[in-house]
Amino acid sequence: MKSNKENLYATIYELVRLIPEGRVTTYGSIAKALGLGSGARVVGFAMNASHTENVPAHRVVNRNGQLTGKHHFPTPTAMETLLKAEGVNVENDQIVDFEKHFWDPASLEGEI
DNA sequence: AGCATGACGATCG
DNA sequence: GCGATCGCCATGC
Repeated sequence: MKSNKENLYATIYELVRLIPEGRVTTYGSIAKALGLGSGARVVGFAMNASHTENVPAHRVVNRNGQLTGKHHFPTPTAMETLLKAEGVNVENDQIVDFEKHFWDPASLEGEI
């Protein structure tokens, strides 16, 4: 393992940046992958601060596949637009076939 | 330094 | 099955 709790936000940013195009993940999965367990809120808060970094926060949704953070984007439609542009279909603020597009960050937990 | 909140999640009731 | 509450870590006041 490398830097975990020293730069928690930085780790979150890196992890989110590693999300492949057309894939999405959840706050809780990221939190768990980083060892936060149920600290999903921290991930969400990190996303709020991630606007200063080139972090594809639109690929991160809640565990229901719902675009809960779309309101925090420059425009409420930016999130679904970006997702659709990457091949992820979004309907009613929710990702269609979410589990199909789901990407488990734990797959890279040893690569970070 | 302590209280309140937040783009969530899980469990208890 | 749905509603309410606690937990998690960090930031803001």
